[in-house]
Amino acid sequence: MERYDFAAVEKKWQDYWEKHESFKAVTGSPKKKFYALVEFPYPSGHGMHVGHIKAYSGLEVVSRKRRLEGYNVLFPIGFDAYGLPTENTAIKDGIHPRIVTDRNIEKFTNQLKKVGFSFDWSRVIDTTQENYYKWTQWIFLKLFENGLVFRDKTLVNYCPSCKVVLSNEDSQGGKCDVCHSEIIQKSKEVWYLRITEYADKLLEGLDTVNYLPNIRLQQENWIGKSTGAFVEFSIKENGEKLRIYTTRPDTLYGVTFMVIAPEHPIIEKYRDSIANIDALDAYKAECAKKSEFERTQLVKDKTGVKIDGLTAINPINGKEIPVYISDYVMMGYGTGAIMAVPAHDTRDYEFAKKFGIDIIEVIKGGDISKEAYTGDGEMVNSGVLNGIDNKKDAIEKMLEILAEKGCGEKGVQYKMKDWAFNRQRYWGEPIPIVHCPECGMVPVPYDELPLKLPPVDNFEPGQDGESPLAKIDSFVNCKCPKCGGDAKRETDTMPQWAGSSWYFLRYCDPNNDEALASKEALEYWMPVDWYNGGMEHVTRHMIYSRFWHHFLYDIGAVNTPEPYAKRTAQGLILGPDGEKMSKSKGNVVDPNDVVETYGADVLRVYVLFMGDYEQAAPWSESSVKGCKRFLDRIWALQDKLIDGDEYRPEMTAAMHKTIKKVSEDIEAMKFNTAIAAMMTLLNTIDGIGSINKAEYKSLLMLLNPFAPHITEEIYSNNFGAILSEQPWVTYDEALCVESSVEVAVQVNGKIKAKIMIPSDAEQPEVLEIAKNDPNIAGLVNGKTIVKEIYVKGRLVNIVVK
RNA sequence: GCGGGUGUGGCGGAAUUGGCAGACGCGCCAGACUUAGGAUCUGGUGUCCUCGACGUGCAGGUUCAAGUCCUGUCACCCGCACCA
Repeated sequence: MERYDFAAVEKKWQDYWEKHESFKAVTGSPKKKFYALVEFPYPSGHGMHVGHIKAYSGLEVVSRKRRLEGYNVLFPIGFDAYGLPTENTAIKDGIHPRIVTDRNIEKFTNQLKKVGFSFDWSRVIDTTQENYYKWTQWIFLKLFENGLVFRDKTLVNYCPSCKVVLSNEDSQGGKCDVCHSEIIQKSKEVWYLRITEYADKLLEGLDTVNYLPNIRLQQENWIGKSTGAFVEFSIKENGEKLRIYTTRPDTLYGVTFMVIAPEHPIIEKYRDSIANIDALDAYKAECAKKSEFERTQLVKDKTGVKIDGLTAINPINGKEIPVYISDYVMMGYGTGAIMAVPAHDTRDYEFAKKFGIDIIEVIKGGDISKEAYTGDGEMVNSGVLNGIDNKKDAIEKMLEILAEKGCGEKGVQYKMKDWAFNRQRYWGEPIPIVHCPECGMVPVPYDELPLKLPPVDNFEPGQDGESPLAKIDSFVNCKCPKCGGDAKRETDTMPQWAGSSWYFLRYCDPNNDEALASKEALEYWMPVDWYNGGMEHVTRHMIYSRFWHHFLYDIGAVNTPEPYAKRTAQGLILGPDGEKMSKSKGNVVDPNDVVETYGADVLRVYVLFMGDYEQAAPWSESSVKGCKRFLDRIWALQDKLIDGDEYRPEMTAAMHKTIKKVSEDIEAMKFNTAIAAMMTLLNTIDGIGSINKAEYKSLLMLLNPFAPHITEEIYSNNFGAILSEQPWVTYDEALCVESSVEVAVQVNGKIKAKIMIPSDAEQPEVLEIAKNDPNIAGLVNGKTIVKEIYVKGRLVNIVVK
């Protein structure tokens, strides 16, 4: 047999698939549908990363297997092409982002095709195309219409380097998601989507889907629902009500002070009656200088200032208590004010110690002279609550009392905040809103969509965080759609997550001009059966897109509340040095190089064989060669091919076992062990020295989803048919067992011998054989046998005294 | 600090969920074929060693039997982070 010419063969089959549209999904087919989704790439100028290959290879294998099993598979790909890196390249090189994007998409397309992914290329989408973002804008208008869009001037996350406002999700860790600069807080009026309105639905929806447990948990934590109570404290000096949120209303008798955020409006309202207003202003100014990051990260000591002129009254016992400002209370969570219970809250305890405030124990069980006690226990010093010995009952009782007094009620809070939904940049979807001096914010009429991004020469953002679009008079100046008067267009664009929040719907019907997708297509394909992607998207894209989908469900635009029935995540590929791949470390592996040196099949097999799919693993060039060797040996089997349309007796169990193992492992995403099983089978075959037709056909079928080119080539060369048109191989559970098996024989738990027994032998027979073994007889004879254990097909243990 | 995860040969990783630890691959060693090998093939390869002892981060425990279960502890990774 000649050496395997992977370059020629891979090209040949890629052309074949393209010509025959082998992977085209047919909407409405009577076959059972399977919708496999991978996260579409952002087409950066660097081209594909081996991480993309791993991310797509998982469901690629599943999709190919499903097609062989007779499913109608939708496995689409597209490009999430709006975003800052492209715009930054455009600015730097003086090329229009449209051209940069098209160039990058072409590059990605070529690379993806060279790897032989079985995407349905007839459904490719590009979020920056007018016929796509028309519908992104349409969804925005629907959100607007339904009161889920608002503008607000508050402190926002701002990246001074990118000159944009970022959402909470894009500012995780206090760093800009795009350029990793330190985020600062800035007061600015921006657009928000009321995602918090959907917090409960997003939380409850998790019960109806099958996400990996850690994915689910991260979403739950991000949404961060807490239940507690709102309580109103009166201010002695002016009768004002100071509203707080607490999860521990049961500890109300233990309140010895209150803390409000430095920005709390009550200070402004009563600044004239506060004696030490200068000190408060100074403290506030100091806090404003710190970034959110410093304010939370670098906590060494509690700081704060007592407000001289505001005294609160505890509604439960009428006690007068001091009010402080401190930066450990945030304006952005709850009401920006807390009741402090130093005996039972660690932060309040630290603060009280530092400022010499009373600490009153209301729950027994700890030693409050040493530290705050946050556990459960019997209530003390708490009036009518005394004697109640658990938190739940105490909270309930307290809520009753508060309700009677009319100064408190049950409440719910979320960590998740509303979605800051705009960027002061050019390369994004224009927000289809007109500002009219008469009518206020007026949506662009649906029949005027898409609101096109105007051509410009200068994409630089303005100095004070103004969008480049603001400089284009012909875009900005318009007529109000409502009253016809002079008006101005909104000039901010949508954030990069907009387009990806609904792209999986568009794949169902990518060219529809009447709707984001036809009802029939959505009915047929949705929900996505299996979605795989990166962990980094769990608290961004996955939250956003679920929110949009729930909303679209509520307005009847889609047929299920949840978009994704199942979600998994792949682990990173690290550099050969075990570090995260990055250009600055110079440890980046280019998939192109691997394809050119070893072939696409080798790359595909390697990224799945390198380790547990869900775990990070370092790249190893020599292990890549091992995969090359494996495929070359599969090729070389053609020299050992003999006749035979059924598995030979000595191969039967091995074949059935391998088919079972590979079939099951693919479903469980245990691709590494699936490949190992095929390697083991290959070793068995090489040991025998020959393979018959039936065996070869099955082995090629098992390997086909992983290495489609080489398997197709061997199959068509030897069997004159197209492998991917054959049905997936099946196995018979009963034939998976060998006729005889080796079991270990232990005496007192130590292995002393190994014996061959018929695999269906029962315990007495096996023990008989074991005791007659020369190595065992000597150890057992003349001793008292205390216990005899036989684990079927595994081992025998004889306990003697 | 809270939440989650991981810890197994020289390396990546397996282990039917309590049943022969180290599958499979890499690397390494030896041999074969070669002018040559960073190609291919064959054999070997956890550690210490003479027999048989020790081995899954560490220390205990349960069990006929523990990588797997329990208690404690250490290290590293990821996520959130003064969330009231």
